[in-house]
Amino acid sequence: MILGFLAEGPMHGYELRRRMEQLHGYAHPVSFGTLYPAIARLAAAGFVRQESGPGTASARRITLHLTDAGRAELYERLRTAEGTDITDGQRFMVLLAFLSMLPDKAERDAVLRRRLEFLSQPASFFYEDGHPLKADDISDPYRRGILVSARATSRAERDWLTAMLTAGAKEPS
Amino acid sequence: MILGFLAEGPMHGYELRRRMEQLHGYAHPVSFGTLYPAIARLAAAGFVRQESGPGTASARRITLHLTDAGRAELYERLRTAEGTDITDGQRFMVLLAFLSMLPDKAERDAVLRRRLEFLSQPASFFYEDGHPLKADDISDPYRRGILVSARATSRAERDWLTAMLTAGAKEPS
DNA sequence: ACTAACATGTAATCTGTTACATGATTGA
DNA sequence: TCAATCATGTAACAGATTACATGTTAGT
Repeated sequence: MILGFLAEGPMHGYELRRRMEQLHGYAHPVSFGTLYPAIARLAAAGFVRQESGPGTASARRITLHLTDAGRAELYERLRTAEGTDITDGQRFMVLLAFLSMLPDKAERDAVLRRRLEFLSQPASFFYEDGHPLKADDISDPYRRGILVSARATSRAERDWLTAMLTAGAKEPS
Repeated sequence: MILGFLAEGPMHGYELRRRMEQLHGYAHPVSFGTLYPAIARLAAAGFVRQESGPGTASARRITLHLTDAGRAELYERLRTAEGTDITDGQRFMVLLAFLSMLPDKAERDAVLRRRLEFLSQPASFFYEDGHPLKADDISDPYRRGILVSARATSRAERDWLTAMLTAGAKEPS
């Protein structure tokens, strides 16, 4: 997320944090104790450059810039996304938010296809004797709610993914 | 999740792990390095009792039991759920999976209402100049997809929550 | 004057991830 | 006999959470 937002332009850590929380729908807070060490790690790796603004030692203002290496790293992470980056809805959503930055359409489509493939394999959340329970078999109303919501979610996303993959089939880049 | 599954009956850590991964829809792995320390913490707190099965020192078999204190703790966590437990979809789903165990219907309904309240406040994921962007205003097709999917998800869950809260209005317990 | 928002960090603690390590049981 | 699954853990490292700590700027 840090690399992605900085690819849109330089900004302060404080602004970065606001955007991160917005992208989560304010469902998850981003603390400074998480953010600043993360920025420091990216800076140490050479992906982010920290430019000191008009600041005193006590009240410093630092503008974060994405380096060329940082942009390359962003592309690489988008391209090679796998595992929980594909299967976990939250993580995939973060990926999607920056996927348009990946220049190669074939690579972007490949990411969408991996997600669609995962969503297409029939998944349940509750099992009995090894086989999945249908919504009708579940007596617990709350658990039935989980299945109902998950189905609607999966359906909506699969429809969108399918539309994306077919609609842009003939367009270049 | 550990307290919840053990409330259904005693089981091995290995079996616990399988159910945890199922509940995540296999979207997120649960490693033993996470699981066993977590069990050990719960055991140290007196919420879980570990009963040694027919095991040698090398190949031990341990059955996990929920203690009375553990059950009380489970109820308490369900009852007092707030913050990310309500706002984060993943966490709330885990809560829902065990919510029927909470004896008091009024308390169960209160949890549902907190979720409904969060989902009802208009949320976007992208902002410009401080105000939320509508789906039509977003040119990036991937980000538009995020909004479209999120809307369908929110709609489905809100419908279900509303139905749950009105349907059971007259029934006791 | 005061409050809220802007702005950046550190320290202690807790939790999660990954790799390592061992051994039993069941079915092909 | 060989592989997969069952079964339980530890150690090193990375990352997240919470509380602490400081100071500025803009609006009421």
